[in-house]
Amino acid sequence: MVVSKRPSIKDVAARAGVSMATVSRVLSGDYPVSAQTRERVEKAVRELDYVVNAHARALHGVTAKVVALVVAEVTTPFFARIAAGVEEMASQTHRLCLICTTHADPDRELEVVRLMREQRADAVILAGGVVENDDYRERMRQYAKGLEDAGSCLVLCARPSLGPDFPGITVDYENTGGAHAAVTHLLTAGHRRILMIAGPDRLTTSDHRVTGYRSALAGYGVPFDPALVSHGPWDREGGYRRMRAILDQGTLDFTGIFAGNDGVAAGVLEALREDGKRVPEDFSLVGYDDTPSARDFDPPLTSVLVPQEELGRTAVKLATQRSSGSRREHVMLGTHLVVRKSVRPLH
Amino acid sequence: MVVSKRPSIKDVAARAGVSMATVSRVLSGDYPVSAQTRERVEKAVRELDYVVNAHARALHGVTAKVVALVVAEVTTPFFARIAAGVEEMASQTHRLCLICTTHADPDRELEVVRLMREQRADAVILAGGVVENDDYRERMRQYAKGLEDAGSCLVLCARPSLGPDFPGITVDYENTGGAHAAVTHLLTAGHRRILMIAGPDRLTTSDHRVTGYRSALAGYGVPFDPALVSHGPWDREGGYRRMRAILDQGTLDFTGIFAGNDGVAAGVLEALREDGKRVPEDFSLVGYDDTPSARDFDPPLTSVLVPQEELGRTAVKLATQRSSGSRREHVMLGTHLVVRKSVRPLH
DNA sequence: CTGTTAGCGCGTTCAT
DNA sequence: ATGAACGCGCTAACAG
Repeated sequence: MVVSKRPSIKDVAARAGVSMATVSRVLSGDYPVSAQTRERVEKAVRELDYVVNAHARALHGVTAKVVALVVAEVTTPFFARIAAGVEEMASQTHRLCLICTTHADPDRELEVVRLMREQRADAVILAGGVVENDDYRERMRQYAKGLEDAGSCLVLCARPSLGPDFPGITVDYENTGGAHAAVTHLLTAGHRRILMIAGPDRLTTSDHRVTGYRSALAGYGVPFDPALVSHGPWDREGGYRRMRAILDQGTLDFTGIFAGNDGVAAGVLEALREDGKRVPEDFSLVGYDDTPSARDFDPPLTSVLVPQEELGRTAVKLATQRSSGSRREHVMLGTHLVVRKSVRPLH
Repeated sequence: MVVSKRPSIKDVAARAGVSMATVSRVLSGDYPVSAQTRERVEKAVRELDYVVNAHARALHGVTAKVVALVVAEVTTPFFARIAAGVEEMASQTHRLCLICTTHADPDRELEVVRLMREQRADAVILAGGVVENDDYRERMRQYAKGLEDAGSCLVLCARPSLGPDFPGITVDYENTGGAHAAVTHLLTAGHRRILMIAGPDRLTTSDHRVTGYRSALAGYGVPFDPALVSHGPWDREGGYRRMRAILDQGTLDFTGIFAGNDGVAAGVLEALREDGKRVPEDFSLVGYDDTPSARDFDPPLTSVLVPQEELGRTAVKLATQRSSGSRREHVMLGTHLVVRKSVRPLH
């Protein structure tokens, strides 16, 4: 079998009857070449269907720009929309967008970051909540330093900053503030016993939402009751299971429910419906993330809007603007409550 | 300012007091090296925080494998889930996953495919429906041929095959069949006047669903009424607007509605609700795609499940299994109706 | 086991 | 305006 090797610049040169250098000049464009030879070269390129080798080219610093997004997984809307923002800004600035998943495995994360360094990515964006222990902080510091040394840049996206001296960029959002607003909305409506179906304990994203929940309570002088907060998986299934259990137990007293995110809210709603409970007549419910589907809920779900795409866009923008002095920024994006029909005043 | 250039293999060799070749050997692993030198080299690597240059390495065929997914956009769940499948299978087979968007612009598409050739991607996956004109067919043929010549591979995903002699792979799904099943479901429930809020005219994905609609009608001996089919943008907004217009007009007679996809169904539902019409009491509704949010609809939406992630996974799998003989396959994945609560028998 | 040599495909000097 | 030669960082072939 004939393995038709792909043509190199040498083949083009031979066919056009010129030197490799000339071909290179025609291809890069920014150099005077006689119309005559240019035409000959272009013809040869066409006939051979030649494309330059990005790798060979990269050896001379003429590298195709690349930004890499690293997330635990891409299926959930939250990450999908961050990815969309990253991709959008990347292609706008003529960069390739590489997407990798770690499945929350630190080993895979390490592996992926190394891979991105090998690829000479301009920026590596780590997105999503984390358990912020010492091990994590040290790992991030290493990544950031390694990337910075290599002229690249680590971006922490949708997760907390690691301090002003952290050698990387952080793009976070008003997570606590959003939760505060959501719970205050319930409080304003007269609710005092507010259940919170939160995410996993110690996960920053979830913890900050609990913090906002508590501060809102405090703002109204409502004592915090730990029994009202449930930690667990924050997907639809997790919401359903925990709401189911609480209803079955039947001992908890509450009128408002704050779901850790919209997925949880969907599960909560399903469990409620099973028991013939109605929202907002029997219980008021608020979600978080303002997933596009929130408005299709029954009833349309009041939720906290997180600017996921903007987070992604900003991450790329900050990382790639070449003011190397500002490669240690910390940006905080706003959130706000989108009021729909799932909360009603308690009489 | 001191630009700390990243260390090369030469620096490592110097620091470890060995030759570059030796460093290369301990790095690649699969070669006998004395424990002693190995240790020295590893120490130097650590101290310098050295990582190989993937581009230089690629010049020797030792390339990090890459698959590229090219879609119009990544925000819609449909594409996000295909992307998830592609990413999953890519990382499983130790490949990088590159995601690019074209915004349905042929020029950008051409540009992106060329870029992928430059990057020496193992496979380029073009996903999503298209307007299948001669221009399109010719373009695909060119892409496929170019990619095949370069040892790579073009995959058409979630769109029709271009014939048995097409030099690429196709991974499509039973689009027409799914529509047939959906409409048959309505027919079985006694509905005869079935409105179809379809997608854009001439777009394969939408057209095939209309084809299924017609064949189901034919199967029941119900004459096709063109007035019942509306073409337009197939997002929530498009669904809302067109349903709104039809209701305002008030001249059309129907009891069942087949939405081109779940986004359209959401819009249809909203317009219906505005007028106090209820589903399924007043109208029966079926969607398409079985977006995760379909079950959160009011009522939970009966919809056609499209195995988006499986489409993505299969595309990568077929493209990367090295049986170069089978690089012209055509695979068709199944769809099926997920029955929920949005259809009821017509008395 | 290890060092030396030769290229991979390309851009970039230097000449011409 | 064009060509020859060198080197980017690395691996592979060949010696030792």
